[in-house]
Amino acid sequence: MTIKKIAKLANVSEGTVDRIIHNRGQVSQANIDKVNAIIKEHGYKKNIFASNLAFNKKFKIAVLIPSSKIVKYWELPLKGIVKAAEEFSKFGVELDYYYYDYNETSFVEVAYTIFDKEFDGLLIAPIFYDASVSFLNKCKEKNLKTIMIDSYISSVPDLAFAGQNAFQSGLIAGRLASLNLSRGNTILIIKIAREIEITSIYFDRLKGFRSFFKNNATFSTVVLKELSIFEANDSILEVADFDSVSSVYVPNSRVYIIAQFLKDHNLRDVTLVGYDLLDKNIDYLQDGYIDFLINQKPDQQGYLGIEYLFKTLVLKENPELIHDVPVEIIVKESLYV
Amino acid sequence: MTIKKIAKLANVSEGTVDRIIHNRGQVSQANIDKVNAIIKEHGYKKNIFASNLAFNKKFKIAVLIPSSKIVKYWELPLKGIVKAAEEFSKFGVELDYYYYDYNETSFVEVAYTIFDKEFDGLLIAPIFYDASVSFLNKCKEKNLKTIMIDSYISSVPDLAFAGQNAFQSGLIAGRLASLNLSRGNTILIIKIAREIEITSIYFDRLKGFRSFFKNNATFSTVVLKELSIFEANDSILEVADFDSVSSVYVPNSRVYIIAQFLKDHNLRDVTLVGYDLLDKNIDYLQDGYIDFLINQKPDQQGYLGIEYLFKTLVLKENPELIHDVPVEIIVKESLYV
DNA sequence: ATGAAAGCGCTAACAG
DNA sequence: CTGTTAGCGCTTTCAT
Repeated sequence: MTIKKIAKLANVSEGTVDRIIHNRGQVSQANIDKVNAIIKEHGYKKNIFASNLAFNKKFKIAVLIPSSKIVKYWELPLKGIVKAAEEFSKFGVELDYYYYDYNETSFVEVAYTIFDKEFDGLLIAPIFYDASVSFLNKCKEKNLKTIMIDSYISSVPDLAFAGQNAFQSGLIAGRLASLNLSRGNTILIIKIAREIEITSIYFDRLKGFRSFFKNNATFSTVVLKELSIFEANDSILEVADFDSVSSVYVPNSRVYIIAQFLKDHNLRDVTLVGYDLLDKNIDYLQDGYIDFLINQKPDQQGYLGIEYLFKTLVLKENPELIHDVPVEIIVKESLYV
Repeated sequence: MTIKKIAKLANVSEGTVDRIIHNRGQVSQANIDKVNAIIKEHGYKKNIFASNLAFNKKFKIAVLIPSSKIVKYWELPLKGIVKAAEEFSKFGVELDYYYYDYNETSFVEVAYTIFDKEFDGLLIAPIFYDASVSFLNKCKEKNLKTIMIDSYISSVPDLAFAGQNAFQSGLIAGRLASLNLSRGNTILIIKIAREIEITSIYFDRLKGFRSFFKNNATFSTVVLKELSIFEANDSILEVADFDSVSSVYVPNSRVYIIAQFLKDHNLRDVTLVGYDLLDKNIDYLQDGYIDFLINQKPDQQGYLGIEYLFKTLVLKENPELIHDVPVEIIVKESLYV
């Protein structure tokens, strides 16, 4: 079924059919009914090759993420974004990259320069809650198709998201941390703060972790001890006697700091659970000082984000809004190639 | 850069440029050189919208996999295949499904009916080695673009594959089985045979599993005991004293049979590692009788297979031949939604 | 060996 | 309100 055939069947022109299909108005109700009836009967699926050829337009997407110069992690989402960019470039998709430093001022500054250029889509990592909410609302007004990655902001309705369920990752981390309890009944949670962490990710991870132990009668004797530090130091030893510590959970990617600490103190038997496949973390995983890494699949998040925008802009589809990336458990053997 | 522009620059017709770009011959060397020089200087990327619109052709793909009526596992790859089919249907991709029973005769019978119809691509699960090799060679002669999923056959050159590295999954299973050694130093490998298993998958998994323990000095005292059965029975108890058994490894999806056995014998503390997210396995994972399931991501295998054929046939790309699906470790909490 | 031209199905602009 | 038409860039056929 093509527009031409429908036009012939309905005894109207192609233009009229086009107006009806795209709700451009300026058509009589009689014709609308006639054409819709025909479409209902024979079906119609727009030919995207013809459509895009005639449309003859580039689709411009802005990418707004933290600079990887400051936080190396952001190399990883970028990898997936670049891969998607290559893949979809043949469909007329073009990306412009905007990097902000790891602070709110820089975020705001960089974010609003995006409005100078005409973009069709936006992929954003909304690390800073308040600034992101007001910016995202402006994007919505401007009708910019948007997807968030990494951090999920639920207060702006109908926004797409690609990322990991932080609460679930905490639950799973709880399970992994529980596997060594024969060594002792204390589990240490060490939060290594960089500066103010605004996103709710860490909060949700901890909530999930605590929830695991709260909801498992088997682990009622487990003692969870929490600690916030800026870098590894002997305050860790003050909080807990490592003779009874079975596992340590670090709810972010700076777990390598604790790995080094365990190495320095010759604490090989302690199970260490953390996040993200940074080079340093991988090294300690190989060494055996880190036992489990939870992978957020940041590259996949980036890829899914661009793919979502591609489907929305180019294919004119209405893809699902939430793209959950699985909580991938990585052990040393997962690195085997 | 378009063909028209190149033609103008080279002072030849569009037809000539087209012949050169597609190596259709019938052009003078002089023109070939002239056009290639221009392309080299200005670059040229074919517009796939225009190309496919003009080409105006459906791409037919045959899907040849085991019937899920006999082995339920095959519902899972099918899910990914169907999803891909929906997604790529708007690009003119059409699938026909061919199911064979879980035996070589049926495979051969069904396989060769594919040659009656004209297909552009084939997605195949080559469970039966010998029959598959000769069939795949015939496909190659017919220049049918082909991808295997599930089982990898390396003896037919240049064939694409989407699936999991079985050796690595064995390695990882070894790691998981090693986590409970405080309970005892015996690990049981239980192979539950259906009938003759022709593929090398199980063999490679076991090789990986053994390799894990062989190459880790830490585990030199571990005793691996192997057992082949058709269904759960007390021969299992004869082989190993469960007081010293820490873990059981079942290198396929029939691990639910052992889970039931452990449940019947009240052996909750034994770590059980197996494969695939079958409903029954998921139930025992929830129950705690299965501790780890390795997910082959069969749906992703199916999806990747069709995506590969799409890229090859429709986009005329040359995608990578090997699509490794990650070895996903599933614990109870991975099921949280 | 080469050129010319008719589509592929849709979009958008223009004429009425 | 409705119809007509010129492309979009490429493929393919026909004529030379």
